[in-house]
This record gives sequence, structure tokens and C-alpha cells, in this order.
Amino acid sequence: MISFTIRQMEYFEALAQVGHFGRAAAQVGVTQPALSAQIAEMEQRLDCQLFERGGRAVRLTEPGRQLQPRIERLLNELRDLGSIAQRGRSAMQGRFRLGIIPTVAPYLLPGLLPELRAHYPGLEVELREAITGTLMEETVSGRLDGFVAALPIDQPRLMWEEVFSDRFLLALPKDDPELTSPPVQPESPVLERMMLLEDGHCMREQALAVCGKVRPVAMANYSATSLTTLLHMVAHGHGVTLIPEIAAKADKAAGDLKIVPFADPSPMRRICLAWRVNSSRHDECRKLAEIIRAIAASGSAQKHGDQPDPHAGERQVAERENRAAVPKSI
Amino acid sequence: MISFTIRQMEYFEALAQVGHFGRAAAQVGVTQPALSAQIAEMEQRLDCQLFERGGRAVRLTEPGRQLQPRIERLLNELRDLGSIAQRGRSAMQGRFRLGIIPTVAPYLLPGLLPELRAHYPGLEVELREAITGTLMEETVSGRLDGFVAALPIDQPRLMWEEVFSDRFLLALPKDDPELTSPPVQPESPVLERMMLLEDGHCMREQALAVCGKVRPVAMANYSATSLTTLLHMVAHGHGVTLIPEIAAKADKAAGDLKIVPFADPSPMRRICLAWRVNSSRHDECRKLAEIIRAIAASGSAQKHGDQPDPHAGERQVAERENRAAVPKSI
DNA sequence: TCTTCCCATAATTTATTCTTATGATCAGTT
DNA sequence: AACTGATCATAAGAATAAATTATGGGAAGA
Repeated sequence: MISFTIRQMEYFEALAQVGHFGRAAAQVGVTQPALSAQIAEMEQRLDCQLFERGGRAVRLTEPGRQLQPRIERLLNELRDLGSIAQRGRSAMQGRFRLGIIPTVAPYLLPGLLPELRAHYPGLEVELREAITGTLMEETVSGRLDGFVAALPIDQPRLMWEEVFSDRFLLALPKDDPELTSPPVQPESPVLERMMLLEDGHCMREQALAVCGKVRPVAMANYSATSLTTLLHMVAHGHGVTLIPEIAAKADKAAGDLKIVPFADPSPMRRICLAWRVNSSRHDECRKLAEIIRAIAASGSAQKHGDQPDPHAGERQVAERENRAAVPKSI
Repeated sequence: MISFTIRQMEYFEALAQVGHFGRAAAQVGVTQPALSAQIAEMEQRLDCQLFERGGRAVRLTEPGRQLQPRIERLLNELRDLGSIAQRGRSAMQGRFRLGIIPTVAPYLLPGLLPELRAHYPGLEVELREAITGTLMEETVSGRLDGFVAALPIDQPRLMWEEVFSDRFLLALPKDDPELTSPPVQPESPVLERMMLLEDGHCMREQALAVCGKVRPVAMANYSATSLTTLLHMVAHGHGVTLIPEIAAKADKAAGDLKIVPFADPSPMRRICLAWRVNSSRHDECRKLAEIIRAIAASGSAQKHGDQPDPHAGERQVAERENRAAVPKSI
């Protein structure tokens, strides 16, 4: 395959413009033989003349004339490359591939995306909704820049910052007679009718942990694919379920339900933004975490209280907390 | 200004694809440190990371991701360059800038252009109609590839091939009573009413030469800008003029005139195709001359007889034939 | 903790490309 | 016609750039 060096093309460009070896050489800052040699090599490689010598000016031959506009365009593109790269250099610019778990996405994104678009127009957020295990794998391998999920995130190659904590509430059919006293106790028999998301969702595990000793056996094979579906099922009297506080506020389906808090210490999940420990976007991720934190504190997703129990979120998964189990179970 | 070498970009391309220094190096056929060094230099020049190391794969950073499509496009364009140049290499391809004198152009081109378009679709003929002096200057300086004009072309840096010879006839008003015997003698008093093209046209000089001793003084300030105009003026009885045989055949204005041949040896002009002696298109010019010759022999422009008098065309300019005078006088 | 894998660094060799010096050719001039 | 100045090509040596082999450090996985 025939190809030229950039230097050759620069010399070609100069010579085509100036039409004089000596002056072209001066223009590019070399001596005339240097330029001559490079042009000669180009011609030799193509096995055809690019310039017509003789007379008082050097002229392009037809092959040379074909080449000229191409070479000029190429050189100009090349000269742009530096600034192209700089464009992606400053923080909060370019494409950011963000993963979010399905039980957070619909409640966080409506607040987050407009905020990002308004403050960082140069940032293109590319979203991926998947369960924690998938997001971890994709982030570690570099297909994602970071993801939002529930703690614990236990992968030595990932690091995270907590962005908000999210209490779990109990959702019952509006006309359910069972519950009378508002704070649900962890031993309440109503938990036996708990409905779960399908396997892989961290909220499934978290719900099971809330139930504690009470086994919600009956509902095992009715597991739902999304939280909204689950809420609709509850509204139709198929059982009860756990609903995160952000969903209780934002999901329309919650309007048809009776939402009851748990007795203190309320179970909760702690949501974090996670990224690779050696990510080149470390600073951007920290900034993004800060933004999500601010949104959660004020907007569609809300941070829980002023003095969150630092251990409340871990209670329900304490017995499962070990590194090997995490990738699949969350 | 920041710029990269082609090698660097090739390494970048490979590394971005493969995500592994060692394998990328193998792919481009160098050792790993060589590739490492070039990538490092790119990053150093930009003062920003292009790849994120660590983990089992090397990933593009955001600046790197911005750069990647540009670099790939650039490399592909570069790879095309060779074939681009080859395109203009074969004969009768690309743009050919052809000059023609005004007293030939309208009669030769209708035959020539379709012929060229049919046989050499890759040839773009760019035309320039001007007087011989201009065409010579522009060809010598490289703005034209060649031109069609009347001999003599006496410029040491140009060479030419005769393509056809073209007899001069006398054009008179249709009802002009003067001439009775068909062959016009060079001493005929009718020549005193000769009308001329404006200065610079070679046919002006040629007409003057035909007149010989007879000075067409009266008509000097009525000189016309084109042969057709001249013929119209003759048709309206303003005088007589010389008409080349190709024009007599092709020009509509000739229908309104009485066309009379000269007595042997008939004056004529010899038309040639000329080009730079060191033109890169030498072969193409010779071929083009051949084509014009064929067209003249059969089509709209016709070669004169079987045995053209080799000196007939030079007779009328013999006294002016010297190098210094030619550029202006033809 | 140990091993393995992977990239960076160092020292040296090899290739490339420059510069200076000089030669050949051609256009314009004496 | 021979000279002169200009112009591009060529040659040899010097400088630069980029390759290779050898080696080191650090993170990932067993």
C-alpha cells in the first residue's frame, strides 16, 4: 500500500503552492535538497511524476493535481486533531456512559438529566439500565464510565460515593383491612404476603432481608420484572410489597396504594455512584455524585432525614455481606 | 500546533481496537515498547491521557474517544491517496486545459469535443479561446496544457505537431460584380478592399501577407473582433475578406457570400497543436494531435487535399519569420 | 502470599532525514 | 555562441527519530 509521511505531504503542499523548490523549502523551514528528496520519494513510490520541472516554475502534473486537494484536506484535518482531543479533556464533557439500576432509574433520571443538560451542555449521557451485577461487570470492563446502584458495592476495582439513602415503605392495597397501627413491625404477619421483583434485582434481596424470619413463600413465582408492575399488582390485591421512598413520591401507581412506614429503625437502601478505581473520569464521577446528592436532597429523589442511621441500610443485608456473593446477589 | 505522525496514529488505531499494548504492537508489527513510546508521546504532546491503563484491558479516555473516529478517517483517506494519484496517471484522463485561437475554435470544437467525450470520458477539457500570443504565454507558464493555433509557433520551449492545413478562400458579397474568373490572382485589385480582424489575430497578418504589395489601407480602422462578424460585414457589402476553408464549410454566414478560391498555389494556414517541450502530458498531446488530425480529415474541419504544398502555408509569413517577432505577430 | 500478566523504562542499535557541498541543466544575456 | 545566474539533483556526513532487547514495578488473580 502506498502512503506518505506527513512531512512529505507538507512539502508537497508548499511546493504546489509556491511552485519553486527553493522557496517552498524556505517556507517549510528546511533546505532545498531536503524538500527535493522528499518530493522525489513521493514520486518514486507512486512511480509517476507529481511535478513538472523545467522552465521558471514547477507545475503540478495531472496526478499531482488530483492529489493536491486531498492532501490539503488531510493536512487540515490533521491540524485540527489537537483541538479535537482537547475538547474531551475538560471535565463534564463528551460522552458519559452511565448505568442505573431499574429501581432507581425512573425516579432519579427525571431530575438528573435536565440538570445535567442545563449545566453541562457538552456532556452526552448515554444510559444503560440493568441490574447491579451487569453494571458492575460493564463498568469494570470499561463499557460504562460509572453507575448508580444500591450499596454494598464490593468489587476491589470499583470505588463509590454514597449519594442518598432511601427508606423502604410498605405498600398495601388501599382498602387492605389488615394494618391498623401505622408503623409496621418487622415481625408483622403482613410481610408473609410480600411480593418480590425477579431474581437479580437487589431490591428482591433487600425485601427478603426486611422480611427476616418471615418467609414470603407463596409469592415466589409471581415475581415481577419492574417495580411499577409490582405496585400495580399490589393495587389489585395480589399482596404487599416494599416501596422505596423515591418511588412512593414519584410513581403514579403509588397513588392507588396505602403506603405505611416501618417502625424505627426503618429499613433503607443506600444508593451510590460507583466507578473504576483507576478511571480517567475520577473527578467527573465525584462531581456527578455531588450533583445527584443535591438532586436527591431537593428534587424528585430525596435524601432521608438529617441524621440517617449509619447502619440502617446495611442491616438487611448484613448476613449476606461477603465479597464472593455480591456480584450476583445485588 | 499539535500534530501526530502517521505512525503514531496507526499505533493509536491499533491500540484503540485491540485494547492491549502487546497485541496492538504485534498487530502493527513492532515490539511493545515501541508502541508504548509512541502512544506516550502522543499523550505528552496533548498533555492528557488518551488511554486508561490498569485492569486487564486498555480503554480510551474521553479525549481518546473524541480522537478515535477522526484518526481512523484520516488514516483511511491517507490509504486512498495512492490510488487517487494513479487515477490521473494514465493518458487522456483528468483535466486538460486546451487553448484554441478564435478563428479555429468554432469550427473545430463541434467535431472535437463530442469525439473526446465519447472516447475518453475521464478527460475533462477546459477550454480557453485567445489569440496565439496569449495562448503561447499561458502554455509556457503552465496555465494551459496545450493549444491549437496556426504555424509558425516559434518558441524554443514549445513543440508542436501540425494537425491540418486550411486553405484561404476569398469571400465577397454575393452580388459583387467585380470578380468574373474564379481563381483569384494575388495581384487582383479586389484585394484592396480586404477587411481584417483586429490586431493580435494571426489571420490578420496572414491576410495582409496574402495581399502582398496591395495595401488594404481603407479598411484598417474597421477591423472586426471575430471572423463571423467579418463575414457579416462582407455580406453587407463593406468589402471582401479572407475565409478559411473550415469556416467556409461550417459558418452559416458563409451562405450569404460568394466564396472564390485563389489561384494556385493557394494561400493557406497550417494549424498545429502545441505544448511545452517538457510537458508531462507529451504523450497525451501527441494523441490529441492525432485525434484532431482525424477529425479534420473527415469531419467538420477538413485536411486540404492529398498533396499539400509544404511551403504554401509559410509563404505569407515568410518575411516575418523570426523568433523575436512571433509572439506578438501571430 | 505468590505468581502471572502487563506496561513502562533504559541502553543500544538501526533508520530516517537533515545539512553542507557540489554538479548538471536550462533560460536569458553578452 | 559562449557566458551567467538560477534552479533542481546528487553525494557524503551529521543529527534525529524510532526501533530492539533487556529489565523493572505494580496490579490482578490463585
